[in-house]
Amino acid sequence: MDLNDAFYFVQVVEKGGFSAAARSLNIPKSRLSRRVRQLEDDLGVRLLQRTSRVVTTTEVGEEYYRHAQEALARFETAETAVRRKTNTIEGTVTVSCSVGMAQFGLDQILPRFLQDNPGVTVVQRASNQMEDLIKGGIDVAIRGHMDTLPDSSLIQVKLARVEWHLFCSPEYRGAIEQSDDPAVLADHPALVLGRPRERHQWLLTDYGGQTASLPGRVRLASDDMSTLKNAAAVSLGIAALPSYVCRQDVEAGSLVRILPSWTAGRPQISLLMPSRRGLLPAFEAFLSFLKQELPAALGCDAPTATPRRGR
Amino acid sequence: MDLNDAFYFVQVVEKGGFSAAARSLNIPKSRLSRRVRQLEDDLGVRLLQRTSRVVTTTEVGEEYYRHAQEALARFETAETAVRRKTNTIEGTVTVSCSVGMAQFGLDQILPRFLQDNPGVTVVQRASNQMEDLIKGGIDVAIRGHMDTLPDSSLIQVKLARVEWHLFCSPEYRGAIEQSDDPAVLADHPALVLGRPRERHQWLLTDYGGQTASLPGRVRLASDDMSTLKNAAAVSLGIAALPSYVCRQDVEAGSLVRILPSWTAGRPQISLLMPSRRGLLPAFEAFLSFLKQELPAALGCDAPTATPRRGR
DNA sequence: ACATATCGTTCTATGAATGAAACGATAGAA
DNA sequence: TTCTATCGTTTCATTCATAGAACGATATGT
Repeated sequence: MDLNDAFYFVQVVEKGGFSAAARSLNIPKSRLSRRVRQLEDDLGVRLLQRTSRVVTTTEVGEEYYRHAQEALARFETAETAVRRKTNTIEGTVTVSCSVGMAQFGLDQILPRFLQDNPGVTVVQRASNQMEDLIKGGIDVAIRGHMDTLPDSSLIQVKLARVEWHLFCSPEYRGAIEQSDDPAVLADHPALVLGRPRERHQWLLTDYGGQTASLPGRVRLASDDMSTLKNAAAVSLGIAALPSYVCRQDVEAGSLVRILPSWTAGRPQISLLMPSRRGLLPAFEAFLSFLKQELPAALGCDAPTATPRRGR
Repeated sequence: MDLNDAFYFVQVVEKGGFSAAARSLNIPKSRLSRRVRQLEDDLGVRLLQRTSRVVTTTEVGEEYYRHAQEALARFETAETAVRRKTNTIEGTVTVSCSVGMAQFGLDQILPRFLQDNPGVTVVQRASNQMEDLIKGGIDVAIRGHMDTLPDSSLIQVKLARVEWHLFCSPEYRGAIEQSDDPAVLADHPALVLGRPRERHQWLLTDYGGQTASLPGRVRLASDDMSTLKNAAAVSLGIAALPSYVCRQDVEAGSLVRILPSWTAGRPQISLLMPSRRGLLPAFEAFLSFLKQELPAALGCDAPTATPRRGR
């Protein structure tokens, strides 16, 4: 059963003949003749009676026409629905990111995107675990990573490099020796992201490229950056966190950066998405919005690299 | 836009993957892969997100699926409707015949057919003019003809040969000379079927094969056999009519046959139909019923010839 | 009557869709 | 880890549907 044959049949009926239908569809009438005959053979019944001048539907043909016509109208609807979504900026975009990115990165820019694109719904899935994009129906993930990501089948787009710094409360800093030498801060109480290892230590780099390691006593380990930040603000110890997470607290004076010539890492922020083909305008709008706005929101004014094709 | 691609897509969605759908449809999965991709290209949007393990629908894919699924259900309905009609004896059969055939031939057998086939509706179009079968949506015409029919594109099936005889009322016969010689009846009042010519004459044949012509004065010309028969019964003159038209009147004694060794023609009764391919069971039932019953109803117990293909 | 236009069907070289196998990727088992 | 099964995609020789012209059959115009 070839569904296209039904379409051809309906066209012949509606245009009142093979030649008329062929002209209207811009296809040779030999095709119509063959396909309609094929349909009749498949159904085992004659749908049209023809002379060289007149074509009329048989009783069964009439009935088949009615149903097939409705079916085709449905397909029309299906296609129109898709075309509308592909021509207007509307639909749902699902974005996955870490809780920290949600709270201190997207938080600042998402409202603007939603105001600019009233037809778009954004579903944010904030999680500190990396999810399977395809299983989870996620359109794009925003992820930070130190070294190059494993070469999965996902598309990767580099957005920005952010810096991690060491932070503590002004009071805490007042109680310790002022120095730019990491060694003097060894074995201070550490507020650590993620699960801690036996011997915790931060790996530091200075702007000349020199590296140093700073061991600490883990007092609090959490997946949540906000929790660590607050712990540091109440002088529980030292935390290494992305600069954008602590910016407001630094400006407000509740946190201070220590060892300011050292960074605790410069992870790459990248977008991950399943495919680049056949994207909705809504999604493309979201993508270009992220590329343009997120680096600034994270405090790095320019993307550091050009997109790269994965796979 | 290939409608089959939509079908393949729906199958992949419903079976939850390309391989599963391929197995269920008994087609290679390469086809599914290519056709679904083609559909996506046609629509300009991605409908499925795939890894090598999982397939999920995108937001647009989901919407397209819903509509397409309904459309396909409609096609299902269309096909089922046809299959039902082609598997059960039901539907409408439109038959064209002369008024005489309707009144004195079909009249006797049609009720039995309708009783035997409760699902069938018969539409009778009794007319003394030959209609265009295809324009008129007529399934089969019953026609009498003297010589071979013009070789149209219609199928012709010979049913029976009937005889035309000369009839008049008993009173009329009582008033004329008893003889088996046509010449003695020359120029009697004639009751003639159809439009009369200037000089009317009947062409007679006896059973030995001899021919004779019998001129008459036209008193009444009509398309309607019944009218002529009644005119003869009230002694208005002589009518040449098919024997089956007058049989009941002869048995009742209101008409008598004259020149009983001569016939006024032995026309062939044939069925004409547009096509022999893809016939409904209802129609085939009607056809075989006619072939079996009509000759007897017309007073000729056996069909005189085998079917012949037209065109 | 004849020429002309148009109808639906048929014929045949050609080009696109097809299926089987190979392929790379991924997930669970050993 | 390595092995194996299965996923969806790709490749390439083969088959099959297609386009365009020719055809027979009607109508219509002159």
